[in-house]
Amino acid sequence: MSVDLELSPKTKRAPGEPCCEPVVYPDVQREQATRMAQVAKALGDPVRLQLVDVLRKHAGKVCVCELVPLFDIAQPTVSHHLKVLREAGIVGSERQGLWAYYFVIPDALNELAAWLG
Amino acid sequence: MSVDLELSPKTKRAPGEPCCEPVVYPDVQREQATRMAQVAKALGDPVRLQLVDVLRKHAGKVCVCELVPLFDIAQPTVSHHLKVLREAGIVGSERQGLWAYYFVIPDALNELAAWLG
DNA sequence: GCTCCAAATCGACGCTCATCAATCTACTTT
DNA sequence: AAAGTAGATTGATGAGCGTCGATTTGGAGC
Repeated sequence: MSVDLELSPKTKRAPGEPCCEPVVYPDVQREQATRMAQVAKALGDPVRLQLVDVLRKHAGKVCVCELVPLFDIAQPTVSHHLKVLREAGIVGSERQGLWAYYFVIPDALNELAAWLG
Repeated sequence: MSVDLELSPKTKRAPGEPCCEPVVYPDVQREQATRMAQVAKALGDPVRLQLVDVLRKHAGKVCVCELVPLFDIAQPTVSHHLKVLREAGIVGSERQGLWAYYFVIPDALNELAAWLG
């Protein structure tokens, strides 16, 4: 009986030993991954993605009253989606009298975009 | 009483009339938005994002047994996340004997990456 | 004052998600 | 054939999500 365990490419190894030596590790650490996943999650709904698309193409602020009729969903639902985007740091809002205006926050998508390559 | 409605920038308008003329429209249509949101949603979890990160950096196939010990979650959970990524078209898998190897599908993230700019 | 309006919030509904322990499947080794 | 192993599947649980109708909030106009 030899002492060297001879971790062969098949299954010969000490019991409880992992089947492979882990040789891969994520370059993106948990904290960064959590941050990017949060942004990705916020974009993970067709309505929110289209909302961001409209706001991005428009560079300036856009009134909510223009956003609501673009979708076949009720006004509170649009409000909810805008809140999700705001809490993810993707958009900002500003009130002027009765109206509320939304806009994309510059560079908010940069980290994710850079990672996607 | 004048007949012209005079849609002023404030609230003077005919009842039932929208507050603003909708002048913005999404460039990204619903179908494309749904497709991209599906990918974004799959990336909207820190574990899945790190899984993709590992697989992307590795260009080749990676054994599941190397992926499991990278996270503090049970093996069935890793399996579940890999399944989600596979169903989103982001990764592919291949079995060789006892082991399963996963790899990123080239160009799977291109559409979303291009949109993010 | 009161009324009207845009937008946000609330409360509830069904559905989906992340997670785990237990089990199952398919393969390898003895 | 029997035992062992990697990975997938199942079933359950608790949390979260998308949606809506109803209500509330805070201005604007009469």
